[in-house]
Amino acid sequence: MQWNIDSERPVYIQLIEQIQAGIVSGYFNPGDKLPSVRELAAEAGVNPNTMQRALAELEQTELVYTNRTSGRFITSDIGIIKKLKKQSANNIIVEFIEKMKQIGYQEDDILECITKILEEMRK
Amino acid sequence: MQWNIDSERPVYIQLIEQIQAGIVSGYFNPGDKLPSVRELAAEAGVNPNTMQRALAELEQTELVYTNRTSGRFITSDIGIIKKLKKQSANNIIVEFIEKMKQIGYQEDDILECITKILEEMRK
DNA sequence: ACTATTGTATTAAGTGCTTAATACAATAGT
DNA sequence: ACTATTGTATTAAGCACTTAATACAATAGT
Repeated sequence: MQWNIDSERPVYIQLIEQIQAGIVSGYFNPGDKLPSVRELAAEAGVNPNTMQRALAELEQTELVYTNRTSGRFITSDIGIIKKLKKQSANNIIVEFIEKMKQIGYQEDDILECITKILEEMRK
Repeated sequence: MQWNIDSERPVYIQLIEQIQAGIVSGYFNPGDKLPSVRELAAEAGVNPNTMQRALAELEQTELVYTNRTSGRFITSDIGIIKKLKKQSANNIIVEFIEKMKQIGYQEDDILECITKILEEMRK
C-alpha cells in the first residue's frame, strides 16, 4: 500500500481515508487479511497507536473486523462495501452542492460548470 | 444579515464564509458600507476580535477594503467579485472531483452520479 | 482642537485534540 | 503449558489554535 501522509491534517484521519479508499476502490479485496497494526504502522511511518485508532474507527463502518489474535480482515460482504461507496459518494456530492449554492450557484449552473471542467480534464 | 454560527468549527471561519457568500451571491452590493466591527459582532453574537479577524482575512481577497475611521466597504470592482466567485467554484469543484476519484469513481461516473442527484432534487 | 467612533495590536487564557509511551489481554501455534 | 504475536486500554505530554480582555491609533465630524 502506498501511504501518503502530510502534516496538514490529523494523521489518523488521513489513515482512515486512505484505508477506506483502498477498500472501496478495490485495492484491497473482500476477505483479505490486513497486516498487523504494528506492521501497517511501520509501513506508513506512523505510531502504532495512531494506526490502531484509524483501524478502530474503520471498524464502525464494518468494512473491517477483528479476530483478537489472528488479525484484521476486510469484510467479505461485498454489499457493505458497495453500500458504503454509494453513501460516501452521496455525502461528498451533497456537501459539494451545498457549497456551490452558498456562493450563489443554482442547480443548473452547477451542472454546467462541472461538465465544463470535466471536459477540459479529458483533453 | 442572517448569521448562522455553530460550535462545530471555528467561529471566525464561519464568519468569513458567510460574509463572502453574502458578497458573492449578491446579498451585499458593490460599494456598500458595512456596519462597524463592533456592530457586526453584536449582530452576529460574537466577540469583536473574532469579527475583526474574519474581516481582516477577507481583506486579503480584496472583496472589502478599509478606510481607517470611516469604516469598511465592499469593493466596487465587480470584476474582483466575479473572479473570486469563479475561483471559489473552481476550487470546490476540483476538490470534489478529487474526493470522488479517491473512492474509486471515474470521471464519467461522477457526471452520471451528480446528474442523477440533481434531477432528484428538482422533484 | 476635541471627542466619539472607527479600525488595530498585543497578549494571555482556555480548550480540545492528537500523538506517543507504556502496560495489559487474548489466543494461535508450537 | 509456553511464547510470540495479535489487538487493546490508559494516560499524560505536547501542541496549535481560537477566543477574549484590554489597550492603542487614527480621523471624521463637530
